[in-house]
Amino acid sequence: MTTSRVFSDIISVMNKKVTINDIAKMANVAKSTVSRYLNGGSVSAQTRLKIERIVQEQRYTPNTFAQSLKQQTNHTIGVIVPRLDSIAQSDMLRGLDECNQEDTFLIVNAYQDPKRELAAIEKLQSQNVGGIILLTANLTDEIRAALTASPLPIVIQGQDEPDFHRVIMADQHGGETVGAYVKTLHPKNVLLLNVNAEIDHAVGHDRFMGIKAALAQTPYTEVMTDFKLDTAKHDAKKAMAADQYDLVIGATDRIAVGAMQSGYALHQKPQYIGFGQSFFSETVTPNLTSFEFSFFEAGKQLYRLFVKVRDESPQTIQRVVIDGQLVIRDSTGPQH
Amino acid sequence: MTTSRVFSDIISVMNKKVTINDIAKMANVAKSTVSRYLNGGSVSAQTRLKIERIVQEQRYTPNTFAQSLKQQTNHTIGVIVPRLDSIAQSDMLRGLDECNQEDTFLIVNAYQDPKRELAAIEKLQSQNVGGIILLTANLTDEIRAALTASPLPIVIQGQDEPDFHRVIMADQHGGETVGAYVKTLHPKNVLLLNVNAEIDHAVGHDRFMGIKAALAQTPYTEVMTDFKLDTAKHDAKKAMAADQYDLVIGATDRIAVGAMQSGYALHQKPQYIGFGQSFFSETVTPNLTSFEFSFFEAGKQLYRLFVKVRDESPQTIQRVVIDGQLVIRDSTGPQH
DNA sequence: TTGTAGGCGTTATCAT
DNA sequence: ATGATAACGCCTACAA
Repeated sequence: MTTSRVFSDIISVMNKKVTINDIAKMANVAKSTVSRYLNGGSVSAQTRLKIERIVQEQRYTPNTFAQSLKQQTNHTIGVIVPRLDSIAQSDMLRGLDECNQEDTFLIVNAYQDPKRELAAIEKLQSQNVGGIILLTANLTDEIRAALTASPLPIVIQGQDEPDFHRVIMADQHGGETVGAYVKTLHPKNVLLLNVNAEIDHAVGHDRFMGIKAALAQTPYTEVMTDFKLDTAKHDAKKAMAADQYDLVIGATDRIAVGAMQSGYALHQKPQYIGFGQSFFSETVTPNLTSFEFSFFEAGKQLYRLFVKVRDESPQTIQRVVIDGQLVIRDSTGPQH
Repeated sequence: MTTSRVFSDIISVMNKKVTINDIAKMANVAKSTVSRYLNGGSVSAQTRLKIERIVQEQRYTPNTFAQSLKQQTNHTIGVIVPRLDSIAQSDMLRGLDECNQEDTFLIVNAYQDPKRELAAIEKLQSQNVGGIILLTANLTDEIRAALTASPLPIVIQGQDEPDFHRVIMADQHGGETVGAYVKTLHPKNVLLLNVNAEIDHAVGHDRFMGIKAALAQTPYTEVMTDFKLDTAKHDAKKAMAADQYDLVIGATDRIAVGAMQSGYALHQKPQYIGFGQSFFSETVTPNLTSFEFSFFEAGKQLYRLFVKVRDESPQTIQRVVIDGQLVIRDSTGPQH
């Protein structure tokens, strides 16, 4: 009777997932012993071997739900990204992956929509993630409040928000570097294609500070556009039709490429400079000069910072800055 | 004593997560009553109101781990993608999102590496996801075996694998359409930049069948390259330096763009055709003629198919084909 | 309609 | 070193 009961248990296991209890029965030990074995507790060499064999045979893996339930925390990190169709973002995710030891990422696309971003934060919390990494171009007050209210470890990227642990790109330094380079080009009339600082302060404001300072002695026009290729193309065309420019600086590579398209259509050949790190720069003709940030590195730092925040709960706000470098290509080359 | 115990419980809750038990105490009912309320069981209007108020006040959300543990299944779907820096993939993910009612996606990047793909499958299983959606360019025998062995609902996309529920793109039809169009261009000498069918059968084989058939009367050269821009550029340059072509067909937009770069460098101006749906086509100059698949639609169908497989366990293998359309742009335009 | 009790798989405490 | 037992939060017979 007892034997057949155990036997049927073992049989019935075949199609379900084998549990710590099954292992215990098969090894004729208590489940707590198995648990200790699994977690590096003290077990005699003899039983260790016995259990080890069975665990391997049965391909046992612990039930993560039970673990999380018990431990009151888990190793799933919610990652909210503003968009997925962007090299910058996917490089950053690759960086997260790269450093990751044991966490799994729950990636949520916010589609550049603050409402969705907020919804994502709430949904992630209701799903009991162990923490949140938020990549963002813009923090609304609602989102700030939600982040502040959350008991979870949270790290953000993209904006230099003083209240949150964060990793940011050296936008200001990038602008200064580009500014210095621009001076060596001696442009006569410059078109700046920027985005509103309300939408993305790091880009719209920080990135352009140094550029504008460098253009103190040079005539320039600033036109506000947005991150979309079509919009940039349209806005650039309007501006370039109205006046003649010999240098166009886009807030992002994408915007610069939009301008290139317009320049091509208008048979104009100004020089172009972009920002970011995309294959854009090398797929367009001429290849685009660009200030490139290492988003991959940013991702790595982001993960490290998150782990630090989660495991050490630092009392002071952490801030990590990722630098970049100017890569000069044909679009500011001699033939222009 | 009892009062203060309850009181301290309520206080202590402030920083933790409120549970069904807390709600029950506050409402002076049993936790099973609260559970019934939450799951639409029978509760008197009176207690329903009482509980409702408290649940809302406390912003109670159930602990998903406890739920999953109890229910032995959960609403997390593992999605394995070959890469993230691709419009095709992110459009597909957007399609998944679009249809999604209540599932959450655990997105795993396999970085186009079969080993990682296999590892991802195993890891997802050990994390007890409720199913797997596999976007893939290539199924190894090991992966086939892992999929077959899995008890989970699984749907794949990308390859026309007869043993698995799948959503595929109409690569063959796309090739035929392009073939028919190519005939109208009356090219003298065509360069086909393809990828090895071993790496991606749907692309390397299916996609080019129709094209080659259409070129029966036309001289053409087939060069094998890979999906990377740099490789394509390199291989195209070699081929285009060795012979003169008036039409170049790339297995993907990216490959076609690589060829464009080489053509530009060599001062050649053939016509170009690509495959896929990317902003490539509209960022390069000239804009690229391309056979475009709706990956967004594919994502939607993929989710629907998955849900069907999960909820209805169909006995016959399901197969969904997503069509595309030829979009003619400047790269095959009159000025060439 | 409501409450009691048991169990999902795991870990931790406490005896033995 | 080992095993019995309770607990994590939830759901669900079953009883009242």
